[in-house]
Amino acid sequence: MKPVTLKQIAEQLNISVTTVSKALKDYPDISKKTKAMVKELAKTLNYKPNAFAVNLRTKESKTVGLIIPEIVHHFFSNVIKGIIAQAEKKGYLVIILQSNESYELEKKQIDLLLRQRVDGILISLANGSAEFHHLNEVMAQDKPLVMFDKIAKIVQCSKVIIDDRKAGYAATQHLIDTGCKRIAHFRGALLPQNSIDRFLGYKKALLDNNMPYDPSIVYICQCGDRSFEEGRENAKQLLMDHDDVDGIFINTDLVAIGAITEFNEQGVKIPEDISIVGFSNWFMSSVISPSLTTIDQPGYEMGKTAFKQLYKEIQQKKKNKAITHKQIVLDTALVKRASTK
Amino acid sequence: MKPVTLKQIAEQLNISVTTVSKALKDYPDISKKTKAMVKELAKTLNYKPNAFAVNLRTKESKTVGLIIPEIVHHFFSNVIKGIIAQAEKKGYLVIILQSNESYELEKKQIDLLLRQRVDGILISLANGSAEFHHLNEVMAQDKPLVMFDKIAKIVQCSKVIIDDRKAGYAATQHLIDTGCKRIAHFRGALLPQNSIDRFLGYKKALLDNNMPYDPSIVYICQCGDRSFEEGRENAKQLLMDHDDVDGIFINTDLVAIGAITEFNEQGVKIPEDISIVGFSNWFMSSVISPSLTTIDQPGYEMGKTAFKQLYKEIQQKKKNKAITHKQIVLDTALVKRASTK
DNA sequence: GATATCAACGAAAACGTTTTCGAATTTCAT
DNA sequence: ATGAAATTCGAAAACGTTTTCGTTGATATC
Repeated sequence: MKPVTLKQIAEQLNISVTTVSKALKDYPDISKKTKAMVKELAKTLNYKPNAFAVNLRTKESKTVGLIIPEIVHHFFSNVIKGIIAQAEKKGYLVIILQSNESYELEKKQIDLLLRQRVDGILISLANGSAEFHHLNEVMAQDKPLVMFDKIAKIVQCSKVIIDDRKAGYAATQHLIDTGCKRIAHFRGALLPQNSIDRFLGYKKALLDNNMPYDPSIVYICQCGDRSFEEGRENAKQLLMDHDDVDGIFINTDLVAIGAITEFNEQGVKIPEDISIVGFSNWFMSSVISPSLTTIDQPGYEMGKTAFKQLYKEIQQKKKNKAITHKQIVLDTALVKRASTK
Repeated sequence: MKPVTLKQIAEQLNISVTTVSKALKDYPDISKKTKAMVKELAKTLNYKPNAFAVNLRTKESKTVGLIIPEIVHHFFSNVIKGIIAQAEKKGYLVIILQSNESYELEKKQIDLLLRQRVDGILISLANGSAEFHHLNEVMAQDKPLVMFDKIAKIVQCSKVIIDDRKAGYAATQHLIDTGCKRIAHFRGALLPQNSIDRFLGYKKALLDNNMPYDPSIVYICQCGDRSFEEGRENAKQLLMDHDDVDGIFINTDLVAIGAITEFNEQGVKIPEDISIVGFSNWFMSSVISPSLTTIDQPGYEMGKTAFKQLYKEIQQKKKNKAITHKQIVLDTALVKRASTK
């Protein structure tokens, strides 16, 4: 019933706990005979080292924490998948927490993970996070921390991101290239860096093409649970207030799909009357009608890369080397579909 | 730099480690004065109990394991969300592993979790799992185990499921009620209980309505990565082989969406020429054109319930009570949309 | 035959808690 | 003053590993 311990194995074989432990770990100062004996009994008794004791002794748990704003989300679930896959390769387990876009929760969860003494932390910030003391606490305990996607520039740690500004520029430029003359933007919430950068990319593309920037056709979405509804509402509002708009760059696919739904219902033709570019390349975007032109954001890759960097830092720390921070920028790609000409 | 310990607090206050520990946990045999003193210093030193030591001592980690076939999946990610939310309420953390529908991986992961000595395990089986020795090992160590969604009837543990047979019946009956005369079925893989049950529900509905059961219009999908493509391929095949079919009950929404896409492209009118009912109610199904009639499967609820049951069993075990297994069946609902008349 | 080398093993400390049990001190009634 | 009872604290064991540093014989070297 009770899990078998080194002690039990030692007693059965009339040797010491030390020898058993060393034998199982192939220490060179144990004879082949003893090793074979120990390993055989360990197998028949189905011995599994007590992780609690190992953790206490070695001060590491081979476990990392992951905090993410939302799990039911095409992009983030791909990130999770990438992280877990890479972690498994390195023998690490992943504890996942969902911040629900709440700064308060995020703070609590960081504390939880520190108490749990995970070997490192991966985080994509909640939209509401404007203060970063909780993250600095992680750094203060010199526990490796890697931020991805939604980052805070000010925090001194490694980051894995895309070039949102460039991508926003490309999306807008595509609308311009396909003949749009008046381009609106449905941007994300005010705080997160990536929605800021996408907006800046949009603005820059306009200016570079000698098109006026008009803040009255920039709409804000919180991009939380209500993304789809926000898309519909903004589309409706846009039709009422600015029916001369012939193109929209939208901060995220789900909002774009809400907008498309609204336009479809109101008989607004896409892309003839209005062109739309989304962001993220959710699977859904390829099957909706019309299919959505969007920016492909490599979620799986991002997760994989983020864990790799975290792992590297964990190793550095184990060797008492200084941790070197890195900022990694992944490529995005414009995926042209039917919602633009 | 190094995390502060009870010992350090004790030394600073010139009291014993015992007293510090008791003070922090509000033991009745410590004076108010001492408690206040200890708690204050603990706070200023930012003391966090070493989870490794606590785990070793208490033999529990307040952590559970979750094995799931696929993370990038609308239904499963909702389940995960439900589990994590409920776990957090009870102060538990969740380690997530993805089996990738592979029996071999699933086995390894169970072993990993047992080595980690999680307090309990939640699992939805891989399609390939036909043998359950790995699960019985969990039971043998009398570690609480709860299966959900894709279960094995033969394993003696608690289960949280929907009545797939009833739901399959309802889906088929709806097609019949809306005038379909020849109804095909795109079923799931052969092994998992839920695809069997959905198929049996389909069959029973036909028989109850005096309609012939024709195995040649039952197509099989593996429902893995290629679900969407499988839907398209099966739809294409169906058009070639059985153009008299006027309704299909499809094992899962993603396959159904593949089929819809194919029908749309070939100019087959839905629901006029052919009606379609899916399964799961992915968000996508409400925005595709035509929107998909489907069975709503309560993922979040299922996750929540599964964790609740696991938690109950963990408590029972802590009190050395016998663990009582339970089978919980959640309700589904037919969501009528535009893909049926 | 004395010394050095080597192979094989074990004793013991340490990791940081929790909890039992007893000791010391104080309070209170008599 | 005496004893009983309550209050407050601490010593020590335990959880199961890992690892350092010895110790013991055996073998090799001169």
